[in-house]
Amino acid sequence: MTTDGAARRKPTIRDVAAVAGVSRGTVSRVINGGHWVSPAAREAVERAIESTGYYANHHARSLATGRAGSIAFLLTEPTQLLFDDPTFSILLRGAAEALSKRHQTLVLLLAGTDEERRNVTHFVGAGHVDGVLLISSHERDPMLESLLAAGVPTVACGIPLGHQDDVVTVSIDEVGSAREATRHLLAAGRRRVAMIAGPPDTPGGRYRLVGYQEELGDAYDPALVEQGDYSSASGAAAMERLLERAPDLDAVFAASDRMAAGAIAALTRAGREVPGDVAVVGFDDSGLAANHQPPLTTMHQPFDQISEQMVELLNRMVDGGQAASITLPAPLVRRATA
Amino acid sequence: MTTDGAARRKPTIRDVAAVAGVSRGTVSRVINGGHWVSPAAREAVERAIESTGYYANHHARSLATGRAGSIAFLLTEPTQLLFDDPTFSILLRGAAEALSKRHQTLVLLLAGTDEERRNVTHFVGAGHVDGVLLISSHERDPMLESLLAAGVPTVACGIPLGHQDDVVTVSIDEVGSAREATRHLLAAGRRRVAMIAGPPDTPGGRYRLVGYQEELGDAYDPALVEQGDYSSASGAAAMERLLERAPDLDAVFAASDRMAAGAIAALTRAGREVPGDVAVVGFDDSGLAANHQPPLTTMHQPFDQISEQMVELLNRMVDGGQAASITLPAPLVRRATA
DNA sequence: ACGAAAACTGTGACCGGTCACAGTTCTACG
DNA sequence: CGTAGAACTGTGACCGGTCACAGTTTTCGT
Repeated sequence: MTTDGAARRKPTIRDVAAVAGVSRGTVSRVINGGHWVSPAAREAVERAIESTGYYANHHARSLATGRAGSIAFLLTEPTQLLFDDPTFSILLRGAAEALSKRHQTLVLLLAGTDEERRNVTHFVGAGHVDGVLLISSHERDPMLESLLAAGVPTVACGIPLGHQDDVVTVSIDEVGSAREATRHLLAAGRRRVAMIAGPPDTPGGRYRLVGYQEELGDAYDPALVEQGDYSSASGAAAMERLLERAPDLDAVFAASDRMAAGAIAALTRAGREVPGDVAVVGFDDSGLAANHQPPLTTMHQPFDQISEQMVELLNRMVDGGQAASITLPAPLVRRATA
Repeated sequence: MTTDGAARRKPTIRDVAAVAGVSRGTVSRVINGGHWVSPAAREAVERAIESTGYYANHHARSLATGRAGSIAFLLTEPTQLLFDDPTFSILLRGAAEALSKRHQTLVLLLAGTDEERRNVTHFVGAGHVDGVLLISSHERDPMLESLLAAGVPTVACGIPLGHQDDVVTVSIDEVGSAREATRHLLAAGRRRVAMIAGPPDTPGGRYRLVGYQEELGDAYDPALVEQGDYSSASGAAAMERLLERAPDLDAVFAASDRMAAGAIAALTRAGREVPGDVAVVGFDDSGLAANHQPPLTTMHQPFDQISEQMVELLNRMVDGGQAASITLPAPLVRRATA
């Protein structure tokens, strides 16, 4: 298409201007929305862009505008988690798609080690990205603090404990959905509803437990609560402890699908039928739930919406607008286990 | 640290030069390796960088050098796969870490839809990244063809069928490791070794089957081969067909861990013990295998090495050097299923 | 002691855009 | 019909680096 012998360098805005017979200013205007350009000029420029195969140089543009045109997807957990938990991949994919629609690019940043954290701080602080989508869950994340200090537009996913009011967040209604899960089990006639909670230094670990307690009210029994770390193995272990302590339980609400899967395995091993003897509700609905045998009843995290909203909010902040945190509902998905 | 009242703009190389009492040329030299700079000047510059909090502007540098300093991680599969298959996440993480060590950034590009493919072609063709790590598996990938046509340095993961000789590749020894898996089963005394192969338009689907056949030699029996799409469900379905057709089988080699897991579920349902009645060997060792109940015997793909080598090769190509494809061994990992 | 090469340093042009501003043409109204 | 203002266009400066080159100093062999 552009090979007529010599190894030609890429066409610049000057080349386009020359071909179109206008000035580079006019070409620039056409590229950027085309306001205050005569129809004739616009058309000439568009044809010239087509014929030269012109494509604007990001770097030059960024240098002139001070805008990077890219967004960082920043993972502050030990990177192990990126693949242990499908949640991250889903979020990543959603963010990449949302950004792609806006013709922005997604830069993946890992901040698992101290060394990486330093690099990231530098990189982001130097303005190489316009903003940060922060995927972090643990309390008082040092990365978040330095981002905040540097004044980089940041949107977090899930309420970062210890920074509830400092940072714009897209999260689900943790308490509400935990109440709904619990309510569902009670409504189905279950009387001894146990919970396998997540780590208390994560929002899901804390607030899902709160919702569970709130919904149970006077019926709340601390003996029916165990804690895991979201992993399948920890769910199985928690379930075993629960069975030992409260063999009369007839339902379990787990703060993650993986823990729910582990719990079901433990229940099966203990000879309990699911959902006949014990009903199980998980949390996340991250692919695992639907494919599980039996299919897991769970609370659906609307990951597509979450990533879409994060990108939307972040862009608003980058453009200098105000943005308020968003809370999304996580509806119950009834499948086979409750 | 840099707040003494006014909202100061970021320090530039000129500021550093002024503080250090040298010219910007000297500062530039110090930043880029520091050759031909007097010790005194170097030290002054380093102190000035420290005191001003200077950090080079990527965009300006890229504009001047024509180098982007970033690499694309390009996924040409329907993005569904990104999270269905942990393989991708592992590769992604490895690549991000390897690049981070070299102070390069990883841009995630998705090319699942035609629209996205167009964007990506433009983006990459415009030189916004120095090279591409291509994660693709299906035959005659259109994305690969356009990358090749555009002359963008590209390293593929796994031999792209139809382009064996056109593109630099980092892959495992598919045939060799499939032979090893088969040999292991035979050595354990199994006589009727079945295979659940992958899609024939993927390298893993084709060559692992070849290795299996080669190792069996005259004992090869087409009735013992079924095909899946790497997913757990397809593995289970394939296993059921195999059991129906060849109830005397005593071992299965699956071309992915997920298919192996599905196969084990099907075997268990059919009342066969694993590995007592039927031994199972998977492929990938992508986290799932070790955590599976029972732990899966499988062929270990050295993902860390793969991503590291891909980055290494790509950098060599970007620097104008020659690079040859690399084949890595995938050793057997003995666990509980064979 | 002298000249040439080596080591170091500074300068201006350039990468490819954007933007403010000044200049030009066109419209419309008194 | 003159002119204010809107619509459009071109120009030069600038973003923050790098690089080639010219200029200066130092080193060193003879």
